[in-house]
Amino acid sequence: MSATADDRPGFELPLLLLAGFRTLIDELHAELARQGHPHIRPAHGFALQAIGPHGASATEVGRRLGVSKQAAGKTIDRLAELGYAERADDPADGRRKLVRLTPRGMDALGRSAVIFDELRSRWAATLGTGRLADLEDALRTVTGPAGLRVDTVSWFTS
Amino acid sequence: MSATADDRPGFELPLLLLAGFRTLIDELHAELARQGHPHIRPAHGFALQAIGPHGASATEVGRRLGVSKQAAGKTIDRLAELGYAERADDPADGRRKLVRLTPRGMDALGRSAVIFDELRSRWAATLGTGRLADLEDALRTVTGPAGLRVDTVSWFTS
DNA sequence: CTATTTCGACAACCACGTTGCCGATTTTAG
DNA sequence: CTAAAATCGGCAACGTGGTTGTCGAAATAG
Repeated sequence: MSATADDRPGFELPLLLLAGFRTLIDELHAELARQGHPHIRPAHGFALQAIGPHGASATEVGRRLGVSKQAAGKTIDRLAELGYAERADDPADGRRKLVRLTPRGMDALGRSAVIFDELRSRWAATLGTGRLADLEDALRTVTGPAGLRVDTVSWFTS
Repeated sequence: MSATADDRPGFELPLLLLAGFRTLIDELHAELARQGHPHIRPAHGFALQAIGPHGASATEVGRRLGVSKQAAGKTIDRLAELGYAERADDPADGRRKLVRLTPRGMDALGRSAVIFDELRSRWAATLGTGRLADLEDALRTVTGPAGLRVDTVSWFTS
């Protein structure tokens, strides 16, 4: 018996991880839609996170998301159209435009955090608290410090 | 202490799942590149899987990937350009064009399966065989039968 | 004061998704 | 057998989000 004496095919692992991610994100957005945010989409959530409660410059948002400043600018345009973000002149730097969340954007961000906690609790109830914690620990182990980065949104189409 | 007495914030869970997926897919494509397939990209791998060893019609590929037949047609165009797939007239149905993998496409598909097995073995060595199996079982539990679907590629930008 | 760097925007382009439409062909109904 | 309906694949137009290159304006280094 080798260390790999296991009949599970390797290709299932990525599919299960992706399905888990998708399940959470789908449920998040279904709940957000119920709570008054029907137009927000997964990529927008990551952008809201990148802007953060304190605001950021477009370049900074791009850096956090791992995309060019131009791409960040387009996403910010989109969020502004939807009423989640707004641009303001930076009084301290005439080149910068400070991107800030609107109250609606703050609301979406806060609700997302609450919903994610609820979803995790539901998983914990299904799997058992220790099992879920072990799943998280295991993923942290194999992904290393990259496990919590947010710049993973658009890498797929790289 | 409630059933959710756990200080881990819920938002980390999706990030860890995505990071795990990304880690595997990145390593797969790095290895594929080393083995003579430098131009293949994640979305192409899913499409190769959807075509399968026996070939399929463009409409069928679209159905398997959960996209329109036009989108499937474009992806097939791309795979044909790269030398991984080809179209042939279906002798039994004049409307259909049978999409088949070229030998190069078959090679990529076979190597992907081998590499995924190797990557899973590496995770098993790091985490322990039972722990990895439990991780997979846990994900199967929370995702249900959707856990192994392939139509999850482009849902993100939905 | 001048040179360099940085920021944000514009333009052009690519990848990949969508709908709507179409001709060709097969299938089904009468 | 023929006429109507359904299916297949491709074309066109468009949306979204990514890229690079360029540019003027503003901050910073010398």
